[in-house]
Parts: sequence; structure tokens; C-alpha cells
Amino acid sequence: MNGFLGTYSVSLDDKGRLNVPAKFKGLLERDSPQLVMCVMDGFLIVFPQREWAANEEKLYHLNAFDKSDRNRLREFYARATECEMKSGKILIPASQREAAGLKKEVTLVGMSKTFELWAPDRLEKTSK
Amino acid sequence: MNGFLGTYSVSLDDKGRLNVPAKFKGLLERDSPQLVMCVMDGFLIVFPQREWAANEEKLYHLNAFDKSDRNRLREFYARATECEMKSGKILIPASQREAAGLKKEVTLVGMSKTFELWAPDRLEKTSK
DNA sequence: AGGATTGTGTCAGAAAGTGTCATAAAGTGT
DNA sequence: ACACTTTATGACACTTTCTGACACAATCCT
Repeated sequence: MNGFLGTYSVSLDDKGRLNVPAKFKGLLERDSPQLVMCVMDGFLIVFPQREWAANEEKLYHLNAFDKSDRNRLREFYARATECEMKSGKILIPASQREAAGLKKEVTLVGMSKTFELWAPDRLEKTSK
Repeated sequence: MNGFLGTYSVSLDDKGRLNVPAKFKGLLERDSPQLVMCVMDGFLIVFPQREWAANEEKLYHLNAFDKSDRNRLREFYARATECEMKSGKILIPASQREAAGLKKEVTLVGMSKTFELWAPDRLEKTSK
């Protein structure tokens, strides 16, 4: 597999779990079921664990005792949550669902190393 | 696990104890229940014991006979308290609660190696 | 000592998260 | 086009986690 590709429309179950499409499932299983889900402006990005770690490295030069550096670190970490694919599903925490305006229907967009979760209406607006 | 990630809203009990979210609890249990809690500008930082020690090392290069270095050291140590997670909870000393303006609701922000405790209104202000 | 304040363990009910399965829908090979 | 396989959905039962409260222990104060 070449990474996460394509657009899928899936529906969340009663507890807010996302059923991972079979094609993505394969990728996650090979790597690891560990994920980090991160709020961006109005949508969510899902990083496989390894990919998240790679992004985190870019922050190592920041000084946690410096006020403005610390603010930048906080922005990054505060929006993230650890998740796991369990029984082929990913539970999207209530706070993240809300941040991304996710109701029942969710559009999933592959972005190679990561993938995104969108409320269908929001995606439509940005792609115009 | 990737360290402390995400934002949680928790409420203190009648004695000012914080109920540690399950995801953070796991991390603390693996390391040790020993913590150091430290007042920063208007919020609290919680260091797992090991992380505190690592940070302390960074301060060794400061000169104990230099006035401004000494002031920085004093600030750092004077505001720190040792704590422990007991029965899955952390008691936040009254003085720290006051310094951070914590009432019933507390927002907990993961910062990878450490995490922060905020009064919700204060956090909102700084993130703007 | 007695009373107040602060700290600690525990538990019940509510809320949130998890595993599993039956059915429906979509995809595949011949 | 058909039978068959795989995948997705919705539902249910169950488990874990969170909250608020209570009872008790330790400490401090006068």
C-alpha cells in the first residue's frame, strides 16, 4: 500500500466510533493501532503513532521554560489525543467531535502519511 | 504511549483533589506516583518525579553566587511542592490552588513530559 | 484534651468507552 | 447475472472511568 489515499464516507455509531474502512485498516494494522488525533481548524488529522513522533521532533528545539515557546508547545499538544484502533474502530472523543462539528456522517480523506476527518458540509465549503 | 496529550476538563472534589484521567493515570503508574507541582505564571505544572530531576539538571550550570541566577533558582524551587497520586487522585495544596485561581473546574493540558493545570478562564485568555 | 481543619480511602450512580453480533450493503469471480 | 465473500452499520450488553459524597485519620491550634 502507498499510504492513505482517497475519500470515504462513513457513519459514526451511537458512541461516536468511526468504523475504519478496510483499506486504511490494513495500513494501520501493519504499522500499529496506535494513533494520535489532532484538531486543526475545523477538522481532525489522524497520525499513525510513528508519524506523530516524527512531527514532534520538530519541536525539540523549543524551550519549555520560555513563555512564548511554551505557548506554542501548548497549542500543539493541547489539541492532540491519543487513540487506538480497537475492533477495527476508532473512538473519537466527544470534545474532538465537537471541535470538528462531526455529527453522524463523516468524510475521511487520505493524505498519504495521515488522514483527515471532516464534517461533510465543512469539507465542501473549503474545497470551493 | 506518547506522553501527556490533550485537554481534559475535570472537577475537584470537596477537598481539592484532582481525579487523574485514566490516560494520564497509566503514564504515572508506570513511572511512579511521585510528582512535583510547580507554580508558573498563573497556572500549575505537574512534573513526574523523573522529569523533575531531569529539569533540575539543566539548572546546575547556573551560578549559585550570581545574583540573577540565584533569583531564578529561588523562584523555581520556592514554588514547587512534592505531591503524590493516591487512590488515583492528586491533592492540590490550598496555596497552589489559590496561586492558579482554581475553583471547582480545572482544565488539564498535556505537554508531553509534563502537564498543566489551569483555571478554565485563564487558559482561554492566554490561548487568544 | 477538644474542636477545627486538612488529608485519605472507598463506594454508588452516572457517564463514557468497548466487544460482539446480526443484518445490510458493496465488491469479486466466474 | 448469479453466488459468494468482504465490508459497513446499528444495536445491545458489558466494562471502565468519573463524580460527588461520606466516613474516618492525621494534624494543628488554643
